Amino acid sequence: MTTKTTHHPLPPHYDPSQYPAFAVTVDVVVLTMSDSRLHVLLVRRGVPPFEGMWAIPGGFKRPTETLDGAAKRELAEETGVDGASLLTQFGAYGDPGRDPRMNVVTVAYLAVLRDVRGIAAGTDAAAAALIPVSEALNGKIKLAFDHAKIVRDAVERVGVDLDLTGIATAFVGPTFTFAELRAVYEAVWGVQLDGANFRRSIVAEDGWVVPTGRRARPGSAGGKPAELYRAGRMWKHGSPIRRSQPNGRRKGDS
Amino acid sequence: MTTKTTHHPLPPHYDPSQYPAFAVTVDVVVLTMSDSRLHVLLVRRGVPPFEGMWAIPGGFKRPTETLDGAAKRELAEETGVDGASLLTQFGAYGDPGRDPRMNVVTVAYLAVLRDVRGIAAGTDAAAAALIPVSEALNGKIKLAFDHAKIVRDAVERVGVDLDLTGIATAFVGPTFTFAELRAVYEAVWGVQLDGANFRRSIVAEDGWVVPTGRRARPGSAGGKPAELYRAGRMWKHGSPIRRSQPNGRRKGDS
DNA sequence: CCAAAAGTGTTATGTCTACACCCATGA
DNA sequence: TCATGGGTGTAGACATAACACTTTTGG
Repeated sequence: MTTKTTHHPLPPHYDPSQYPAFAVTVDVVVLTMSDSRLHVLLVRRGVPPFEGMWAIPGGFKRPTETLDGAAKRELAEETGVDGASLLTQFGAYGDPGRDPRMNVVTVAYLAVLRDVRGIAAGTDAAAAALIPVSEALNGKIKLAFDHAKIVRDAVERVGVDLDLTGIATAFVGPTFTFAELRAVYEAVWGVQLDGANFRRSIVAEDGWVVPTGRRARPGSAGGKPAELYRAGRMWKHGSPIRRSQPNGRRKGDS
Repeated sequence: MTTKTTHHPLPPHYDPSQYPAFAVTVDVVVLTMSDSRLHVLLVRRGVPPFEGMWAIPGGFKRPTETLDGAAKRELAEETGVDGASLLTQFGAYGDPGRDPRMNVVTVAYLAVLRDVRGIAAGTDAAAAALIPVSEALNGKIKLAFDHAKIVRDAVERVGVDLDLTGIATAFVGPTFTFAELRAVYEAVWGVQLDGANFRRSIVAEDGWVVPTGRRARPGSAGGKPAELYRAGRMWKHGSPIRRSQPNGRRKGDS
């Protein structure tokens, strides 16, 4: 290192124009459950660079708004959903060359929605689609910029938050069965969970889910109708669910 | 919402200059244990705005470097320490007006070092100091910009990471006693931990600490000499320490 | 010898896992 | 009535919290 740093306390004769200018964007990874699989909302690019490839929705931060505000605005504009309470900032990305045209630093947000099919179609049907996360991450569907990494990080974050926060209920709509809730954990963690123990671990979390008294209609295959619950007050940090999985067994193992 | 969003796929006739320009900085919250208390490295500002107030070290990101690289460079320049593996990005801050002079978005990093007194003095003795985190957060020492919030978020993040990662060993130097390690948890979490149970919970984490065979010299008050350990391979996600605290008792309670 | 700090043993209590078994439904 | 999924019971394995007790030092 040769140059002495300029501390944040800036030098007296400061001129903004002599410091490097960046564009700042917010990108929102919208995750949802569809068909018992985790999906991400993507838009198809119509212009270079990365023309024809899929990308996560996002846009420029305005100087007059906060980062959270920009993410909330973008989410509302893209999906019509006011999901402010579900927006979580999880990373910033600024590698040189990540946008070939200019210096862009993007701040990435995670939004969890319950099945969003209709909403996505509403904005720009041809350009927006729900893609299974597995296809976006295994390279089957190529993402523009560094968006594959951003999606990967978002999914990892959800996995942690399932354990630490009440984010799971954001996937499942106003009322839900334990089977639906369990499907979220199983899809994100890639494990099978024992239904009996899962139920108990959730019920034990005081005030997290509240029984409605109603029951869901069984599927065409029959079965006992499941009790319907709604989300209680979400917990904050410090009251984690304890994960309960059969010993190291993963979904798909024999 | 009236304006239709500009998707990240930019419009065809794109001109960078028509999008808002920001300065991008990285700020590094350097935490360390000193005198059994958690301390943060701060620098005193010599120029307006916030002249005379304390701030966390940081500087401008260069267009040719990554965010992680910028943080690593700043840390090296400020403290002389190459602590790349200990740098964790934990948040981005971009509220309008957070810097009164211009639009600045900062990406905040956490660095954990073992006692850094000499190092901090080495760079710019008069301007750098280790301040107890409690004083920086209770308003006794006022921080410039939104740095109080940034420090608060950093400390919260450390608390989570203590549980989830091997970050604790970063506080304590190449060899350490269980008492030293326990002091880290107690300081960050603000609790008292039972020494016997703490020892067992750490030893149970396979391969985390490795006995050196040597023993530390007792303090002037005597006592059995403590065994010295060194850090094993740090664990990754998924092998958390279970917290072990006496029932809800907090440090300072009678 | 006494106080202090480290480290080990022990026990009651709590939690987790696996799985048996009962319940309510569609076909 | 059978197959299917929902929900409860329970026993053994395991983890945790509290604290008594032993070890090894300084003074």
